[in-house]
Amino acid sequence: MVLVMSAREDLLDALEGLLIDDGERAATLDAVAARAGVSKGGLLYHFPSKAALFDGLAGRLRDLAAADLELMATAPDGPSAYYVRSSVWEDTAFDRTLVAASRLSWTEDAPVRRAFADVRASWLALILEEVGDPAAAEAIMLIGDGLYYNAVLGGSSAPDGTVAGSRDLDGLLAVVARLREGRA
Amino acid sequence: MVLVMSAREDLLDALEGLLIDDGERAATLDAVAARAGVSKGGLLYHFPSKAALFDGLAGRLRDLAAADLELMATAPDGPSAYYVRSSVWEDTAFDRTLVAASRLSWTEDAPVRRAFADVRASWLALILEEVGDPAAAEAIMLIGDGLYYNAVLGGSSAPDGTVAGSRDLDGLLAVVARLREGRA
DNA sequence: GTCTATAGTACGATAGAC
DNA sequence: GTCTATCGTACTATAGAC
Repeated sequence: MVLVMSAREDLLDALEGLLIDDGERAATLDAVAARAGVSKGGLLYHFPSKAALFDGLAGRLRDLAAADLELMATAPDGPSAYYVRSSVWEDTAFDRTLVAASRLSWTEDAPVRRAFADVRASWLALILEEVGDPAAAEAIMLIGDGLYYNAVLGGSSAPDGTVAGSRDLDGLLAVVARLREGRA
Repeated sequence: MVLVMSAREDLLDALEGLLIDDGERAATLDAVAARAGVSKGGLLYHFPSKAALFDGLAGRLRDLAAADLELMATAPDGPSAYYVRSSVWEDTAFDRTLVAASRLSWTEDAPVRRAFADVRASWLALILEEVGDPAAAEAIMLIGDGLYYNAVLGGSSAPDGTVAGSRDLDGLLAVVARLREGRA
C-alpha cells in the first residue's frame, strides 16, 4: 500500500509538477499523461475528466494537511514557529501540493479552492489558540502567507526571487517569537 | 490624453478583469475583446499578439508602480505603514493591475514577471531604508505579501477568505509600527 | 481603426482494440 | 489497466473588406 507507486499517484505528481513549473495553462491532459508516462486514455481511466483529476489533487491536499496539522499542533517550539518554518519553500511533498493547489484555487472554483480554504482556517485556529492576541496571530499568519506567496511567485523548484533568495529564517523566527510573546 | 478612454486601455482593463475574476485560462483573445466591446480583429490591431497584450499589462504595472512608489516614499506615516495599508485589497486601479499581473507572473515568463520582480525589489529597498533591521524589514515585507496573497486567493472583487474577511487593519498597523521601532 | 472569415493547431473527451 | 484513433470545440493568428 505504501511502496506501490501507482499510476494514480504518478499522475497527481505530474499534475503538480506542471502547475509548479509552468502554471495552470500547461496542465493539459496530454501534458499530464505524458509527464506521468502514460497515454491520455490511461489517464482518463483513473480520472474520468479533468475535474476529477483536480478533485484528486484536492483530496491529496486534505490528506497531507491533516498529517501536517498534527505535527504543527505538537511542535516543540509551538504552532506559530512551526508554521513559519514550514512556510519556507523546501520542495517537500506538502510544499508541492500546496503551491500546485494555490495555482488552481481561484480558477477551478469548487473543490481545490474549498480544500485550500479549510487548510488555512485550521492553521489560523491553531496559531490564534497559541498566541491569544488576534492582531499578532494575524501578523504571523500573514508572514507565512507571504512566504508561500514568494514560493508561488518564484515558480520553479528553486525559487530565487527578490525576497526569497536571501531569506534570514532565524531572524524571522526571532521576530515571530517576539510577536508571540506579546512584546510586539 | 487623459480623458480619452482609448480602446487600448479598455482592452487592458478587460484583460485585468478576466484575470482577476476567472484566472489566466479565461483570458483568451476572444474573451478580452468581447469584454472590451471590440472584435478580435480590433484587439489584434492594438496588440498584434497575445504576448504583446501581456507586454501592455507589464507596462501599465511599471507606470502605476512608479507613481505609487513616490507616494510610498513620502508617506506621512512612513513607507512601511503605507506599504501595509496599501496591500489591503481595495479594488484600486493599482490593486487590480497587481493581482492581474501576479496571476501571469509565473506562466508568462518574460515581461510581466520581470516587471513584478522589479516592483517588489523597489518596495523592499524603501522599507529596509526606513526600518534598518533586515529581519524586521523582511517581516513587514512578508506581511504585505501575505495580504496580497489573500487578495489573489480571494479572487473576486470582494474577497472574503478566512483571513481576508475579518481583517483588523489598525491592529496590524500597530504590530508593524512596533516592528519598525525595533521593539519587536 | 475596426470588422468578418478562416486557416491551423491544441484541447477535453469518447470509442473500442488489446 | 493501458493503448490508438478520432470527434467536436476553442484557441491564436492571418487575410482582406470596409
